[in-house]
Amino acid sequence: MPRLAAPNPHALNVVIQRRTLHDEVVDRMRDMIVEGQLPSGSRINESEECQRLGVSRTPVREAIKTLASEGLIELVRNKGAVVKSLDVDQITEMLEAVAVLELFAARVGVTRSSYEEINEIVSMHKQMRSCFKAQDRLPYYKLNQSIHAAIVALAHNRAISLAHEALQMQLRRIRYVGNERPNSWSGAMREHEAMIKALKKRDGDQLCAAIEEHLDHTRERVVEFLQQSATG
Amino acid sequence: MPRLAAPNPHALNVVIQRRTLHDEVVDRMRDMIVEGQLPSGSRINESEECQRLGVSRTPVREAIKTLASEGLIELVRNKGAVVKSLDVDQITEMLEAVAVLELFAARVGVTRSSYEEINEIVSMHKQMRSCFKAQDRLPYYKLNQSIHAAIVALAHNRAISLAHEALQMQLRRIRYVGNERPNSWSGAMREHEAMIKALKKRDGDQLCAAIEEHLDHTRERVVEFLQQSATG
DNA sequence: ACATTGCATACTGTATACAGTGTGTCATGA
DNA sequence: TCATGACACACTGTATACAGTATGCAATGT
Repeated sequence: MPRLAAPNPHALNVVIQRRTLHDEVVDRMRDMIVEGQLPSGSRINESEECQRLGVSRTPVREAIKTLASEGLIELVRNKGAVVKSLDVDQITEMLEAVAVLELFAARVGVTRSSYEEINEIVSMHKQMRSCFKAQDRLPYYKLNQSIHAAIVALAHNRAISLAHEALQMQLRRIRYVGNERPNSWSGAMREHEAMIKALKKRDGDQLCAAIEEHLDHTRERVVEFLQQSATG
Repeated sequence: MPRLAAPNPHALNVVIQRRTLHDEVVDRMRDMIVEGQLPSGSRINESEECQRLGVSRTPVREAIKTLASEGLIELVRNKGAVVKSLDVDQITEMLEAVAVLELFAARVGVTRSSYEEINEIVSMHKQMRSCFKAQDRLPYYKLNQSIHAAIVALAHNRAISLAHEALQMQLRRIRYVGNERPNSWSGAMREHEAMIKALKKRDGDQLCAAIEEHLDHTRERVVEFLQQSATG
């Protein structure tokens, strides 16, 4: 969440941050998978990870179990963990699931949410627009994710937010690399403008239409990118 | 899945079943949580579980990490694992999420599914009806779960099925104990009849209406049960 | 009597040791 | 040439040992 201040290690009267190695390793390995440093289909060698992270096998193994439960890796008996690879069908299905959740959240969110919540989204949108103008991919991408999460959060339903988050986590792997060419990027930006316009008005129908259009186009962009990288 | 034959240990030409202790322990502990043997809010003592299951701490700890990722337990640093407790709000939210998924699946499922798939559901329904007549709670309950899962499966979307399954897993804890009194039970049975009738006709509108009514009533029954057990 | 400190204890967090399994390689024989 | 079997190696699966932390209780001082 962008509004959270970065933790200042020198701040006074702040409890000392202590995390378990397990949490640390989970985060690090998740990032490595999402960023493609551990590519799809590759086997994870436990001792190698131990060396890389400078810890023993125990926290690494526990982290592997967590990531398996999150659906990022697969466990094969006596062979270890393999980074799960996603085919176009699975990704299409995930995007459909994301759409189901976002559309429902948008539908009920316009009546359940406060002015402040919507305002927060509008503000993120403005930031994102600046990033687009500056062609600043990474912060644009992160704001984009936050906006979608925030729209889902309007429904005030943690179960739905959680499911949405889990799906986005998986999809991040696909979308992380700059997979949007300039013209499709500006298309996405325009679609977001329409969403925000409807959101400000709390117009559920219009918002759903805008989101549906945006997610349809997103799917097309992603599938096109995948087929392109598969053939080329 | 009821249609899967029970594994016959003496069957020929069947691969020898071998599971890791991890998987075994996950299943056992999950069952213990679902069945209330490990009640909400209780702390899990690792060595105790080791003794109970006759294994070392390693597989138990790894299982705990998995169950935490599934949302059944919470991890507290240097204190261990606590069985997560669910309040009425959270349960209501989960039921809403279940409804979102089932309704979408029903809507698209009537056009995406084969005759065999629907027939399979009808057959499960008939079995369930017999269980109802015999007042056989446990098999009724299991068939009920399978039917809802099968309806979701009609959408041919694994991401949606997975999310639905995760939610049902959590909710099983609440519904496991016989929380339905006779009159509400027969109500649920009637609602199922309406669902099946619409499903046979592949009538999406009617199916959604029937599911919505059923889930609304389910929510009422569950909430009523929870408040009753909280006050009494 | 009450607060504070030190200590014992029980449990979790982490590392390491040991056992079991899969896999590739090389030799042997048909 | 190819199939088969023995063996070594690497890696996972499991157990156990060690370190660190929280917590309750008793001793001490005011």
